[in-house]
Amino acid sequence: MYLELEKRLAGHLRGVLLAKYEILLENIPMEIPPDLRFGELATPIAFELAKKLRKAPKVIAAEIVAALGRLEGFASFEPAGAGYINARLDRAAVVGMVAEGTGETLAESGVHALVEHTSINPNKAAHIGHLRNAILGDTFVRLLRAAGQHVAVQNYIDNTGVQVADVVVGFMHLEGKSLADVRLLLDELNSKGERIDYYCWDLYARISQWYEQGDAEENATRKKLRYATLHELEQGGNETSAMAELISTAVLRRHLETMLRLDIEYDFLPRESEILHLNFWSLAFEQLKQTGVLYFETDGKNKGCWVMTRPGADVTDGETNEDAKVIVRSNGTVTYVGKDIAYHLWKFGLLGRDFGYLPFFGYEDRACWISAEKGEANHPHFGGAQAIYNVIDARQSDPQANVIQALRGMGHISEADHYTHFSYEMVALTPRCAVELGYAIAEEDRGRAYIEVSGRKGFGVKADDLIDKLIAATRAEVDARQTGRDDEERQKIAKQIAIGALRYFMLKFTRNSVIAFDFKDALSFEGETGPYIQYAVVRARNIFRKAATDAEAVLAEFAGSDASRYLTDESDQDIWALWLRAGRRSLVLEQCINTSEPAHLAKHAFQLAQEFNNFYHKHHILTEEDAPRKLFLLATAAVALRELVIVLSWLGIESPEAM
RNA sequence: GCGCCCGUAGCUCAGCUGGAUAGAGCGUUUGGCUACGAACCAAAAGGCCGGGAGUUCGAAUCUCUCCGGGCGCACCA
Repeated sequence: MYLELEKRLAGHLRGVLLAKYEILLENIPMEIPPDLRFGELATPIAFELAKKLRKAPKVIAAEIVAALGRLEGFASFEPAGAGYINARLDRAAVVGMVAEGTGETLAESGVHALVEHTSINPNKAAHIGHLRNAILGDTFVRLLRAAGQHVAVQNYIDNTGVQVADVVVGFMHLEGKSLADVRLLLDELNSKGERIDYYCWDLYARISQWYEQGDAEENATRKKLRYATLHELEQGGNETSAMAELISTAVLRRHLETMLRLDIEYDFLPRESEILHLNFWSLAFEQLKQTGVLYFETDGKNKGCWVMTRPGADVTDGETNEDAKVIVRSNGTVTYVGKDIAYHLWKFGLLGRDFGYLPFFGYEDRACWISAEKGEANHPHFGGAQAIYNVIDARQSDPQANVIQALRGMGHISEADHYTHFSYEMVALTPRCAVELGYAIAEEDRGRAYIEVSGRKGFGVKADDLIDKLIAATRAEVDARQTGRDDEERQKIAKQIAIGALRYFMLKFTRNSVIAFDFKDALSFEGETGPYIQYAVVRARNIFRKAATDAEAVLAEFAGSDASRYLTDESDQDIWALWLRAGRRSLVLEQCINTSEPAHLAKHAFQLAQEFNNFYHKHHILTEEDAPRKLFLLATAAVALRELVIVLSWLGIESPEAM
């Protein structure tokens, strides 16, 4: 409703301004006033015009108001304050629009977007930082789809990196295991219901320490071993790479299982091993050379390398650019950014080569595919996106900027413009939380607001541990309340609430605020939390259950009735506010997409729930004796319920039947 | 040294393209379960929006500067 009326008023204003002042404005600023006393929609446009027209904003506002006439959906316009133009909406019309959901469904946009998120190195268990990444990414996918875009979801797997080599070194040299031994270990863990990613978490921490434990000579040997292993791994076709493949695939499966607990699914898992073995780089290298983005350095510290100019760098002609980014080392090998450029050319369909594809992981109604050197003949199509979103933490903004710079330099301007580094800040632990987990923390860290997690040190909160803990906590609550339900039902409810709490927790912070993680906050189910919103849904559902009807039936019966008489009293303004809030869904969605910020939607859901709870408390529906008013109150609950359920689903949060 | 991010109530955070009296949650104090479920609602206290300057009719928001905190700036991956 809001989005629709906002556009309608902006269009109308544009016409009026053109006719009256011969001014054509592309953008008419619109805002929702801070208080209903100022109406429901306002524009400060007169302030902007004041200079141009050399008149007081107040005068302009009055003139515009006089020229506005009547507009469908609006009751009146008035100049206010120092020059605002306030609009009062036609309450009956608004109620009708919100009840029907007019203007809330966005049309198919035809845009093919690609969102990449999660991308956990397959050498250890997922931790809370990865949860933030995946939840942000998955929620954004839901938002893009709600906005009518076609979205493919990718989870990039760096299976040939040094992190994987490290656990391989751990298995081979710390534990003396062969490929067959590792296979046995996997079976054994599997039969005991234990997690390989947890096993690797510890092993990775041990091996990282091991590299630094010995004397200088020993450590040098160990580092050599590390890079020899990495080299074998990149080469492929040997026992080392087979072990890496075995481990990384097993850990990857665990990550997919962990994310599935949060309702997060992927379409395609491109792996670094295929980018390597299918020689994506050689094609990219040719293009980079041809377009002059890369040049061969003949002097200075980067002598013998192929380098590119960094974004924003100030290059003086003829001088050696010491600050250039090395893409191909003097020994001929390509850096990470180089491979990433090749990969991103593929994402936009500009590389001229494709992955092979194999089905890898089964979801309820479809499969998740993985890259392969030789894939199946029949496979879905990936890559070739018009817009891409890379959900990667803020620490990686430099390399991301390099890739964008390369695309731009190659002349792929539109692609560079539609490349979004969906950046977010890390999840760190509060010192108190670290102590609670039994970690010894350094004296200097004690006074800090937060301490960064580190996989290398094995320092952090594992995703599955947190989820388990949340479910245990919600289960205890459900057990206390739902005595009439059986075990299976209770567990289902407990899970829904736990996941709701977790997803909301990760989404309520805006992207560039560091989350200082604390169990006390994360395990809270009161106040601004997922369960608070879910509880509002349950309350609304109970009304319809008790009334032996449902929201759709109520809205069908309500359709066409004039509700404006229930919205005029001072005491009914909170109901009016609730209807208005219920009509903001698409407006908030648009805002979230424009700013790549799902937190706005989380806030919207909470405010809606808050206003509903207030309404619920103040107006007792089922005992209402005036039948038309009762129907109106039921319709109010119905739109609130409908909106809450939809918005929660966009946040990836289920709406329980009871809790 | 260069770049990016952050600094708003005791704590954790919102505050959309600059707009009307700066808002939530938690915590504290107080009141409300014989009415649709109290994982709830209501009320109170709590703020020089880090400091300063500037732009503007108007600044928490934009610019500059200083202070405090974080993260990046490899031929590592």
